[in-house]
Amino acid sequence: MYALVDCNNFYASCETVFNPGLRGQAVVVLSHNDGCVIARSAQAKAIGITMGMPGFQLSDQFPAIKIHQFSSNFTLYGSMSNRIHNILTAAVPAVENYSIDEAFLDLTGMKPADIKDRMLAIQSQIKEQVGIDVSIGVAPTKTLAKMANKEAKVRPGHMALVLDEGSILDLLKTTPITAVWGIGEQQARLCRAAGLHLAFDLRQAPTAWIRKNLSVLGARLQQELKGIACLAWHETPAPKKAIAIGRSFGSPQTDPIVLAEAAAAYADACARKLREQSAKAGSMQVSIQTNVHQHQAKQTQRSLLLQFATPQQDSLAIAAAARSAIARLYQPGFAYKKASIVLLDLVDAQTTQTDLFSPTPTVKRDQLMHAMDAINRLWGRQKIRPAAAGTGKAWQMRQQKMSPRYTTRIDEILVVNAKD
DNA sequence: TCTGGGGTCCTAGGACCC
DNA sequence: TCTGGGGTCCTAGGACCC
Repeated sequence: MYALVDCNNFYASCETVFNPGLRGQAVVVLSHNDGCVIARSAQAKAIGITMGMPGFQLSDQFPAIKIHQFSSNFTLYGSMSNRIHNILTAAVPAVENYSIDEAFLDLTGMKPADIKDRMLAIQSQIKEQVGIDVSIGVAPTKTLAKMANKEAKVRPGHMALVLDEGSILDLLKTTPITAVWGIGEQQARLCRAAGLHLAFDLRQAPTAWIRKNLSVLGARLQQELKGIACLAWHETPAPKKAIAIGRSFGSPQTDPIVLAEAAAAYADACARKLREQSAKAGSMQVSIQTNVHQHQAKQTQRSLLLQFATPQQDSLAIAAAARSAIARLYQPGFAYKKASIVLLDLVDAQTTQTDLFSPTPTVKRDQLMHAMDAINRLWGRQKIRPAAAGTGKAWQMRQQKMSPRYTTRIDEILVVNAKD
């Protein structure tokens, strides 16, 4: 059996933990740049705020209701996620962190009769020690556990156990095809056109049809719905195959120097992530684009793929390459809204080949990066960074509603005033 | 005025090899 | 009428997930 543990309204709940006055209120968390809604409290959902709704529309659409808005505070959410993960790893033998707010538990060896109590214990321990409500779905495969979890969210105790064939069929017959994990909008449309409307229909569909129309992924999914586990267990996360940073600017930019600085800053941040997982990148893709929502304005989207002579992890070299790419991509006459950097062809830093013809010894550079990372770890990100990233703020994100990093910065810790 | 970001996997088609 | 078989690697594009 597998359990899927999922935090309810995770980002909104994290904000509420440190601000109990928000309980029962409409709370939303906005995307980077305070753009659109990416998390909602139960009350926010109830009044009709949808995922992806632009933040600036909230006050127009709900004039009568106080909506508490927060910029996304990933430092806080990541730290809360770690706390929950620690509780889970202590509670069961095997945990797979699926996302920041979800984890699979492998319940192999646990007696079916014990499952309910063990899951209840996990729920209450997380509530007590971290302050977050979680929903738990248990079933014989990951896909079914995921669907059971969805069911759990709408039940009073936030728990759904789907342990035998009868309850599997009940679940499948009440789950619409769109709610099946792995079936997105496109494939749901295909399925409906073929007369498949429920998860149950997908389970019963001819395998040849599935294989032809939904590829091997669909075939695997069908097995999972039959209770035959075929998804791999990923206890330790696989090393990343790509590292990307793409951000919208706080305001549109026309100056190539500003674009180059943004690209250099993103490149530096990507390189930092690269060194964290001790990898090097063989190539880099740089792209810039205008605002896709401005239909009247002139649009452009261009990108460039650069191959490094040898795999790189050096912030300065990668930032310099990003700048040169911008110089080639930039066209005057456009208002640019976004730049992205993607590092590709990642290899392990220990085993990379050095370039026989490269005149530059890299040892000093490695030491420099090491020192830079150490200083930034101690004194906060961005304390030392490539000058190529500039000092201007023109392109930086709007994040005007950020809560404190309560759990990771001692100077931002929650202050409680007690009266007797 | 203001509309997110970061990933993975699969397929089809072309080029190439023996 | 008939025109081999088996494979790898790369790229672009699509679909999906959170």
